[in-house]
Amino acid sequence: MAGFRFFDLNPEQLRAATHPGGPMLILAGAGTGKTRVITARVTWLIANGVGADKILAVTFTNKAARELKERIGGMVEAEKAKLVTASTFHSLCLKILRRDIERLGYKPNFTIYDEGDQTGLIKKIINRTAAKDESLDPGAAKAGISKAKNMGWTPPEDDKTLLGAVYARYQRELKQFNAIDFDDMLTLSVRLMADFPAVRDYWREKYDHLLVDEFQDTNKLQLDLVTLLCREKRPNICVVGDDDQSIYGWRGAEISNILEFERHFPGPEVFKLEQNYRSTNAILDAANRLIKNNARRRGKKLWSDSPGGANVTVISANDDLTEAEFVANEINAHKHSDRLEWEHFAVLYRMNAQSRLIESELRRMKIPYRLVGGRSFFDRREVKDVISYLNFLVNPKDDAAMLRILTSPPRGIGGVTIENAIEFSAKADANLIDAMTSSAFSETLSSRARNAIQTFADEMQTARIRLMTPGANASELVGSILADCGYLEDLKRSCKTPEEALSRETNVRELLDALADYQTKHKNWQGFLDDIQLDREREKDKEDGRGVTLITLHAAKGLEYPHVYLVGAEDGLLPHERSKLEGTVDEERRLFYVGITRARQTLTISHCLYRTKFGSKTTCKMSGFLQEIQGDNVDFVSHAEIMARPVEEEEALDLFARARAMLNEP
DNA sequence: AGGTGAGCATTTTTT
DNA sequence: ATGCTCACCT
Repeated sequence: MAGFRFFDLNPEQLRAATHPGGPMLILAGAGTGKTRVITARVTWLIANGVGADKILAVTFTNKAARELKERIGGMVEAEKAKLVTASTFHSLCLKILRRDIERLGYKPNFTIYDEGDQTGLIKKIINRTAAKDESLDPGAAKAGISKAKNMGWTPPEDDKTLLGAVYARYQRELKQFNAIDFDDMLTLSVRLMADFPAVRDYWREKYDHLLVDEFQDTNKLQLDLVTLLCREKRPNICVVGDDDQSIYGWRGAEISNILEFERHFPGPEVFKLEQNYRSTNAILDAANRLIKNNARRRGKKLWSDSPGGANVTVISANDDLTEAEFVANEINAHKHSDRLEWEHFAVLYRMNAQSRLIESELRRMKIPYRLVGGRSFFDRREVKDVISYLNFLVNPKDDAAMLRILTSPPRGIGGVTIENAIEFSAKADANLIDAMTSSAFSETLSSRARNAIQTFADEMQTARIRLMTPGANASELVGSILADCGYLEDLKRSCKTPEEALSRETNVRELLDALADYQTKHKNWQGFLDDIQLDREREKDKEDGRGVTLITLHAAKGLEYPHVYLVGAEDGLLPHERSKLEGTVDEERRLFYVGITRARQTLTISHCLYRTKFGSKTTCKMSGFLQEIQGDNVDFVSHAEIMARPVEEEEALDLFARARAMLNEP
């Protein structure tokens, strides 16, 4: 047990970390040292003779997987630590699929459709499938299909409903394009393991101990997958999670997976981590009072050794602008009076739209901030274009990618031609590129269109051959392809300002650099596309950027900040109007709970009397949740009262800072 | 083939 | 308010 200090753990943590095996459930409240226990458990297992390569830890995010690996690396010898598998559900599935997907009739060079590709495909299918008097919202269809997949429903044979018909056709076309969507990663992995004992046994025998993090967020398929990975009657499965932090029900997460864990894995040992190492008791009290209003929960009460700390403050501001001003002022004053760093502050909100006003106030006061969750880079048109070029070159069946690049740059192939080609390909049951270049289709075209198509097809085929040559420098090659086909020129031309052109060019450059980087590290480049779809590449540059954090409540889960401002605690926003309609107010309460428990030292919650929604001013009621957190260590004050507070020493500094900030204004 | 303007909807988003 | 889609125009 060299190098492992058990005295870091409290008794319950220690009990969990050193439990010999069998099913176990670790209920880990917010800030109770969950990762530490997982790390300790892995270390303990290895110290007690379990092969490091026999341990599989599954997480939801790449960040969590990376952190886990790092922390295990800090506890175990390097060679052993490397052998532990810590991976996300989706990257595990990708490994399963890349190995055996041919058994399901896909080729192993399949591409992964992102949300945009999915919506695009669904839209086209609806257009082609719906009768004149029918209509279906593509977003709703996508959600419906996703739900169906996650419930384990296969497309219906008889196309009774439009949605059913669209689902069936969507799935058929995906396969034809040799593409899978995010849900397929799970459905297909589960199907592979369920239908092919050889595949199942391969993965079963690979691991002796399974750890699943954030178990409250698993959906049906993820539970199925985990179950399939278990071989014994009393499997060594250790799940960690917190039912009170289940906030992804709308995405298919089944809170029952954790609430009814005993049903899925009988006779587990249950551990409850309730000692919190993060927040003051004032904050924990508020959180406990709130969450006990939820009926369906396993029941937990967070407590802390540390002193009570400052009271939680609830502010009522007149309107959303005042609220933003208040938060910016308060952060500024607090930072200067207590000599804090901007990084110590975070502003949490329900909807991304709420960040706007806060941002502009922070900008006005010259306070640096970082906005979390903006998926800007990979959503840029030019970045998607280049990725589509890569995807199409790797997988010529990828119709979505082809459609994207077919018109950028313009190649003299018009909308009518493309529509006809799509129709033709559907009838001929062939891929778009094959359909378009087939002689049967060519005959219907003008010679100009025919030549344009042929040129495109030849160009791409040449590029493909060059790219697939072993040892090819992918980044350089793609760069020259983009230049040769006129893409770069067209990109520049389509920009309104020189700055825009420069920024788009830089983005392309950055992507190509990332590709080159990947190739040097991995000696191949095909995996680059997987990484991009799995977000791994995206996250790399997320860490940088200093300043006050602006983040949604959802995205804030798992993070912590010394000083938290939770804005917009109003009825209709938190709980969100839609959740009241859908009867998921409990989940909103958990969301609020997650927000509260992010704070280490101070928590300030605000709500407005008026808020501008969709362009017009509306009256706002305070969130019902605010009544629930009431107690001696929660102060309710109006914004006006704060402004009229007697000037004490601390406040004097506040005023000074405020005055200085005002002088800084332009 | 691409640009423009009216009309429309508007949560959260680990992969 | 704002961004996005679709239809219509040049």
